[in-house]
Amino acid sequence: MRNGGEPMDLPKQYDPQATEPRLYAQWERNGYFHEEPDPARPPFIICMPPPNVTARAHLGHGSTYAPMDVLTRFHRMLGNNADWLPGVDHAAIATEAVLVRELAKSGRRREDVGREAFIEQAWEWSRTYGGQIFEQFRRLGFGPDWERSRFTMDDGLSAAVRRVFVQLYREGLIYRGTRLINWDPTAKTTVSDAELEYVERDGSLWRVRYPFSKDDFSSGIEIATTRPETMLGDVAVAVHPNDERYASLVGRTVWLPPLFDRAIPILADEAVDPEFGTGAVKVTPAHDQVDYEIGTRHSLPMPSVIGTDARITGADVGVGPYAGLDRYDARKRIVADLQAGGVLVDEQQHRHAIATSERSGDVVEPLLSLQWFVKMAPLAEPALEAYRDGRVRFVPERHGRTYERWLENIRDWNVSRQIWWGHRLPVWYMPDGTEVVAEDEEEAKRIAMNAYGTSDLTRDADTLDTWFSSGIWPFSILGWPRQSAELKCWYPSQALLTGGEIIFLWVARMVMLGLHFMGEVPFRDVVITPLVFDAAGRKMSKSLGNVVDPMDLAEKYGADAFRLSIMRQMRLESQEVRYQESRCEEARNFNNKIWNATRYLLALPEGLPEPLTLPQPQRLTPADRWILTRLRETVVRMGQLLAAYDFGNAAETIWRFLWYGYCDWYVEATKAEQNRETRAAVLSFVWNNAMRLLHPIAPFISEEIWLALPHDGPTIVTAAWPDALEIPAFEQDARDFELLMRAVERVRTLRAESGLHPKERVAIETPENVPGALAELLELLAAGTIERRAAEGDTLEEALSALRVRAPQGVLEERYVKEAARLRSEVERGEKKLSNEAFVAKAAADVVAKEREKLDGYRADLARAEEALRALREPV
RNA sequence: GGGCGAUUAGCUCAGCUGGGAGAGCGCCUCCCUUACAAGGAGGAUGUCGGCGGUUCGAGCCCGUCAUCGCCCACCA
Repeated sequence: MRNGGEPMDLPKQYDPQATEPRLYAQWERNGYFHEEPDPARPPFIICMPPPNVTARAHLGHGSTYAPMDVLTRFHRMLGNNADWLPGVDHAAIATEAVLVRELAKSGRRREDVGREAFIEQAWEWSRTYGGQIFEQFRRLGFGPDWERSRFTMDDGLSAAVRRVFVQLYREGLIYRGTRLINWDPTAKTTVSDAELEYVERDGSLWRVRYPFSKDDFSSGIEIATTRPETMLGDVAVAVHPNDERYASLVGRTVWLPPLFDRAIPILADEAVDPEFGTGAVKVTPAHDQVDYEIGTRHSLPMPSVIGTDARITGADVGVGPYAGLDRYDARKRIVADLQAGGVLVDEQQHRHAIATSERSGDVVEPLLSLQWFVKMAPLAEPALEAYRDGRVRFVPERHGRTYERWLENIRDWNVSRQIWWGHRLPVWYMPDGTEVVAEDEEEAKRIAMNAYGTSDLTRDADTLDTWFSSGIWPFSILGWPRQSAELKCWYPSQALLTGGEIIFLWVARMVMLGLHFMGEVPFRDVVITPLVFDAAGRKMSKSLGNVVDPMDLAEKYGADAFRLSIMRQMRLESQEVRYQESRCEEARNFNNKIWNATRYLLALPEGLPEPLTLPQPQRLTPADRWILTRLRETVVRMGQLLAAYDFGNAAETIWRFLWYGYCDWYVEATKAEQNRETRAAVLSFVWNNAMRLLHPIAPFISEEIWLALPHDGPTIVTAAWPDALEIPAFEQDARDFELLMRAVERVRTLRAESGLHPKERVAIETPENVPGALAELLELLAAGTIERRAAEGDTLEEALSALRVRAPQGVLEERYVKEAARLRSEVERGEKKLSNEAFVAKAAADVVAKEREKLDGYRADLARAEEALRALREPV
């Protein structure tokens, strides 16, 4: 037994700044986050979505990464083989952009320093600045298995990338070809379809007449376009085959403005929408997806007129005076020339969606290019099946349909990039251009020598899309292709948590590649976490000035407060969290509240017993029975909610239990004489359990308190999750205690309405059949003096509702009048309902019975209230 | 253009398979009661977005419109 009653050595206010870094350092030093594969225990594995090396912590990490930490901690406490595997993504385009910008400051381009030096700089930069986000994660209390941290450019992961590429190539699932791709003129590389972002912009829709005659521009076919500069590459005009307006024109030729020295055919194609514009469309196969398809169907030439520098190029076809002009300058110039030529019919304002590059924000230029592609259809089919038969499950479920629709309409994936930082394609070329694909140069040479008798090879300069390496993350980080123990025990993982915006970019690709290379889905549950907005529902952005930095919040309120605040705002079905800083303040107050409840406990004069020991059940008081019953409920509920990824309700549940249950009622009740004997044990037992329930969400304060109380083991991090079966429950006693709580509230209301000073006691006339223990609690909690009177009613509920409070007559009278009026309206409501024949006849029998019971109850209460009122008015 | 969410107290949100509208913050009153004023006790607050429908009964189901948001899309 500890010595109690000493002056409290804990400060009155909880200080997260002093506590959190200290505890985190201990946890990490003691390796509590580290785990080894153990086939004897159920695995619980989460692969951390690797943040970009360039990234800094933002509020979104609160809604996505904090839940991963919560789950990992929860499953570790459950005794599972739980591990959260962290890593960083090399973020090819983003990192390269940073470095190119750096070079530009001294007026240099990457070519000036050379590929090797540039890549060395990228490594240097990644080592220096990369992983800063992990320091921030530590400050937020996130506890992944740091010892297993990986980087997508690591040797091991790079080898896995090469293996995957080579195998897919040999299976015919990777090919090289000239296709229409998305060119990002700023980043100077291709980007995949999934990396496009469509932005609504105001633009113009020009109507232009393509004349039938080279000499007379007055008659022709009118087309509509938003991109006049691509006219230079037009090879046809298309109309819908059923469009009667143009039926007679199909097969004729028109002259191509603004050049007028080139004739192009009018043809019919289903892709044309007769409703839009003029119903006739210019066809530029080299610079538009639909046109490319039309061009392919009709075997049209596909001259490129815009180059990778976003300038007009005459490499394939004459472009007259426009050669070398920037695409937007060319547009202006061409529009002017069309007008001068008298073929510009009109210009209308037109709002439309423009494809931009997610990374650079630049308007993407569709152009023809020789690139590497992954053939997606054969990979998509198994991924669809895995979803449809439930091997992959989305939470919330509706996101699964997004995934499904994308896979159904999937297109081949352009994976080659023209940047330097990233995984270089394991592809070599012979002098004649023949490609050799191999895992390394030696193998490539061997293949070339055997097949062609030469080893004169040049390596492909391109690198792979960053998402190519991310796509194999769930098995590459476990050591694949090596058959490691980790791979055996920890693949597939149990849950993937991520934002909805990368379902295509990442989730679907992991499923496809996981199924293909491992024969099994990479994870069972895909939990899509909400986006975080400001309280007004606006996106957080620097320009709006509404960005909230989680580091500032941790500094101001503590990491626990930040975690609690964001968890409580997460709703299972919701796609957004409107973050309010006031919630963080509330959470800090909450932490302070439970901190002080701990101080109360530690200051009990009787001291605290051994950990987790409870008195014999028959000695437990009504308050003890109530709080234990509530604790058990809370344990069960927390387990269910966390297993269902319902973080909002989990946080809310433990919060309510601790504050509105334990602090507001139980702690107050322990100040009654009847609880002196058992309170130290029960308080300590409940608090120990409750801290373990709180720990996944608020790891620091729960540890600090747990350590301050009687406990087993060195840390709460590895302590066991509470077992509901070890907590005694007393349902009936708990219900009785709650009746008492309601009675206490009624008395308090009367007191308040009487204008009594809190220290002034009020007389409470209590029927004899209210048990003494409850009467004593009533006296304490309602600040009154019990005066016994004759028993009344058969049940505790009736006895308690027959309480009388002696207060100024005016107040009482007003109260009873009000109360009687309320009860009368309830009785009327019930009578009306029950006299409705339709209701009695058609409603379910139990509903009707319940209604009758309620009516009887209200009638009895009303009679009592009226009786009380009469007694009040007729002086004795 | 299509799909999906949301719309409940001033604010942020709960409301399980239809059966008497809830929480926190904010607001008002009282209280520095020996764990806590970052606290305690009490109180006020709603045509549950609009309109129709189904039902004995609708915040909940159906239809429709409106507003906001997310995702997708080859109307040039």
